Amino acid sequence: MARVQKNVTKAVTKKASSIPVTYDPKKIEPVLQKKWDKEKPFKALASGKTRKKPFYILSMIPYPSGVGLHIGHPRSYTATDIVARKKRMEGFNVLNPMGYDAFGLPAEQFAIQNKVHPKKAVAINVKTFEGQLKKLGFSFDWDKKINTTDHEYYKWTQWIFLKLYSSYYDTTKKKALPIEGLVKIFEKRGNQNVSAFVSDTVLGFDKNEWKKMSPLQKQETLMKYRLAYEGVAQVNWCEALGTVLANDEIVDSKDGPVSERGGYPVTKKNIRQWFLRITAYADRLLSGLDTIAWPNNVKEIEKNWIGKSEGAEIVFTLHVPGQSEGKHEVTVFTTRPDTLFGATFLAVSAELARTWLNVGWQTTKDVKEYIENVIKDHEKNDFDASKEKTGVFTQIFATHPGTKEKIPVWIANYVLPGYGTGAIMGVPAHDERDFEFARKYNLPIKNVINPIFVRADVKGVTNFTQKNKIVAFVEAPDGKVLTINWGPELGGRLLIGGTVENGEQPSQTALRELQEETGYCNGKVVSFSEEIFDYKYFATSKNVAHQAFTRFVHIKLKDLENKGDALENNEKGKFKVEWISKEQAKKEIVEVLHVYALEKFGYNLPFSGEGVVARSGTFSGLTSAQAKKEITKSVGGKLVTRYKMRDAIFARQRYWGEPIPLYKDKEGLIHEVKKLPLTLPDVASYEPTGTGEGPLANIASWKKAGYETNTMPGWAGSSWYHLRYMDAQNKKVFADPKEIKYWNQVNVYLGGSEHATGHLLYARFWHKVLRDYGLVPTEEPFKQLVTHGFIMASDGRKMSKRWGNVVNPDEVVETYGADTTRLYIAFMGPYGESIPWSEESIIGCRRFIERLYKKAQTVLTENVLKSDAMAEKAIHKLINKVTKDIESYSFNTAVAKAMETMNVMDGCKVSVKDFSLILQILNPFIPHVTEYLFKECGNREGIHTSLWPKASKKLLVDDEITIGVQINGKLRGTITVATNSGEDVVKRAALNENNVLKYLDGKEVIKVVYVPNRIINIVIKP
RNA sequence: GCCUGGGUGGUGGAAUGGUAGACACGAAAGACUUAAAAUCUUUUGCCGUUAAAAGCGUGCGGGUUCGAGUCCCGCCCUAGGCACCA
Repeated sequence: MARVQKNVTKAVTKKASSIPVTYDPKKIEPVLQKKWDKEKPFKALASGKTRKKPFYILSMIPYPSGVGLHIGHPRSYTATDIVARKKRMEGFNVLNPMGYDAFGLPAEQFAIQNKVHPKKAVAINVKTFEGQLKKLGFSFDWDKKINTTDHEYYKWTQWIFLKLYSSYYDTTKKKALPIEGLVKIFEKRGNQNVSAFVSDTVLGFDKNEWKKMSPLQKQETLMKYRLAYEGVAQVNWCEALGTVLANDEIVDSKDGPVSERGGYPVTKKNIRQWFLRITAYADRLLSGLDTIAWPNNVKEIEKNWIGKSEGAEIVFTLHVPGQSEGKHEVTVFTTRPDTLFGATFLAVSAELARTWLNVGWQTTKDVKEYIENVIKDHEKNDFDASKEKTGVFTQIFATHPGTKEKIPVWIANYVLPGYGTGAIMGVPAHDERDFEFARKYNLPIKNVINPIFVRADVKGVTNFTQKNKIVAFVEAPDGKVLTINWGPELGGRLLIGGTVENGEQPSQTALRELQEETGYCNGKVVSFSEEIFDYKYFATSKNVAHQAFTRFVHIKLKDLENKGDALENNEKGKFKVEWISKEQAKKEIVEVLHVYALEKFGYNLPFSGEGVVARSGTFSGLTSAQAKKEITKSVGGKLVTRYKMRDAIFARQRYWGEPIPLYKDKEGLIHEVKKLPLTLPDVASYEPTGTGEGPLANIASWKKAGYETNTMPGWAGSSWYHLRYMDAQNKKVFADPKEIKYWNQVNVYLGGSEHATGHLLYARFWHKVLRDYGLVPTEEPFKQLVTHGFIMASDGRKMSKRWGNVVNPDEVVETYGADTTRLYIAFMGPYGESIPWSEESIIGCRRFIERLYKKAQTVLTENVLKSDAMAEKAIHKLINKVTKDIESYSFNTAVAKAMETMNVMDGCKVSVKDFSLILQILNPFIPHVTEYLFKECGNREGIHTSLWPKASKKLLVDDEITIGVQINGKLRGTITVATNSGEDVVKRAALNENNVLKYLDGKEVIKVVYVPNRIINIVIKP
């Protein structure tokens, strides 16, 4: 640290200019920061006050924690600031806001630990945070500052919540509509065929039944439709924290799930909850991804999270012992209705089985115990996929809707309660899990899908030579597999294969080929495939396309004797007969047909791909795609789309959050709070009650008024803040429609990809609801998303108080200055990658600024009218490079180019005017020193309102260029030629290059490849 | 197991299929200095060599190409996400 302070230049002999001899950021930076604070040059103009185009750039809102900023925070703020400053200079009206999201657990915990009111704690933390941010000279529009815990802000969070509460989702119009409309429909015709989204089943009712309902019953019914609704659900309960946690607040540990914060154990518990019906928007959330410029991995994460799968629901009638057949039924969900005829059993979740106990199913104590045990596991969040599959037979049989055969119904631990219908059809031949289960309990395995083998090399071929073929899987007594190694050119390693000759049975062919090719004659056919597989491929050796009708044969050799003199002569030398282990065979055999034989006979693996349907009555011969539709239709099933995503729990049993603006009257009827905000009252204790109710339940007046005692979860306030920034001071609406229309959408959003399934998804959801009401003009809130990597500690670990390796930006600024800190953050590596902080490397950035400063002194003293040509070119190349690199968030290469330019300029004369261009170009990275020097250079205009320089195209081109000369692709020399020289000129020069001449001596030049301004490659005979 | 990224000097990292290692840190040598720091100059992938030349080199093995860090096939390692989702 002390190193830089000593690092002071004494040795400037003459007084160069009016600027101090030594670069001292402490003399420059605070002065400008104060000036910016006062003059507000970075204020975004309201829509009516400018004709400039809007540009809205946003960093994810920070959570002001008690420990303040660490060096990782400024990474994305530096990036936003670089872009914002450039865009401003390019003539855009830039919105670059900052605010604080301060509700939630950490602030509450901090308050409890430090015995201060969370409000005070937040105020203190915000102050610390803001001081730190301002020291780095970010060009935020501080007038737009928001704080999600401010009641002027959360008033609108509550307002949006009520919007959700008073809406349902119309599945035909595909949008949210007021719930009153639905009530009118119910009054007119009940809920039959109503196109309103529900998350679970609702009993049908007609208009009379609706009228007869009590107000409470009506309320309950409407709850099934509202976008914000109250329900009872199994949630993640953390006893130690006395609260419910969202899935993304839970992490896995070796002892099962624990809370992300504190690492306390998490179990399941049924509790009354508020939910948001985000599942209604699953499809729009999914399809919207195609319209936005987000990183692929984030889109992928959201796609997986939403988890769309298309399949069918098929009803099986049940025969429960002691009850009439067909009295009960069960619906299964499958994505593979084409495999229906391969279903040899049904399996249901323990949770579903338990409900059957209430409707007349009699079973043994053991089975009941089994059910309870599995459910207990599930409650512990134990869904481990590697766990052994278990199950019990229920004594119930189901009628297969296709074959009308009776198949057994099992309870199995691998059937999950929360997905699909909680019941599946077991198709062991085509599903690995069902297969494992069937083998364990000796359930039949029926193969109904045959793969289609078409090799890519016959794409488009229509004429095929047709043949009957076999592929034989031959096992030795010791389990080794017989293979023929044809060598790399003739197809590599294969099993035994051959052509069926006239009048031959396939098994005869197999035995004959075995003997012909290897001489073994003690083989015994164990089994063979009934179906004939159609295999199209291109036989390279014979240069024809084959269509092979193939059957698979499984042969076991009794012994390895009787190796006759046969026949290896036949194609002697072309191949080697080799016995290898199954494992090796699996590795080395690549031919699809042979791989299938190996998997089927050697490994007994189920085939889970699609193909041609077999043994399925009239559907045999259809492709999977066709059969899915046909089979579903024929058994009265319906095609459905399912999503993995669940409705979002929207309540915390906590104090420090937005109150939910609803109350219940004495009858239990829920009413909206008309006058918002419903402010958070003070409490004596923030400790959770531990019963599941929040601390607000301890306030008598709150309870008495019937207010909801849960508060909103941490992500509520951050789900719409991007809109509030557009018009942060507005007291009448959440933002003036004029402003929303003008700013339209966040152009670029910077933040971490870890928010993909949390904040980003919720914000998109809220935005879509507001869109349905015409309150925002766009379907998506964030047009482009740019994710950052983390700054790791220098030990390679994550920065954390725990490891004591946190770097505080204040200290870095103190030692090196804000400009150096920013420059190094930009320079250290690609923005998207995680990179360790290096206290060693930052000095290079400080040196660069010092050289720039010194150059300024020289430039001002010499005051030349025209720069050297070399310098001029370098400057325009810099303009070009930096302009492009900022657009693509490649800040590190932009800085590298600036350093390179500096190296060129050291030996050049530079005019004040050209030097000013450099200052403008570097202003986004190092705003303080460039603004200071820009003024010293005599520029009247302030640097941020100056126009972003344009590179002169003429100056980007060099007169001469060095190109490489290759001989047979290897570099043997370089030549310097005029830019854009013709091939003749370059060729002549290349052939005369000293070192090249040595290689050409007496050799014939076959051809010359010339890529203008790049390379010339001379191909000679070796 | 599945889906995304990523493997390049001592380190962080550059490289539209066209001279691999830009830029920076570090290291070494020299200049200045009584000395040190700072600054400036030079060198710095490995192996050679007085200096060259040649050879080797972008995780591993193949392939396509006049030419591959970059494209294709198959592995290995690593970071992140998902995972009994029928």
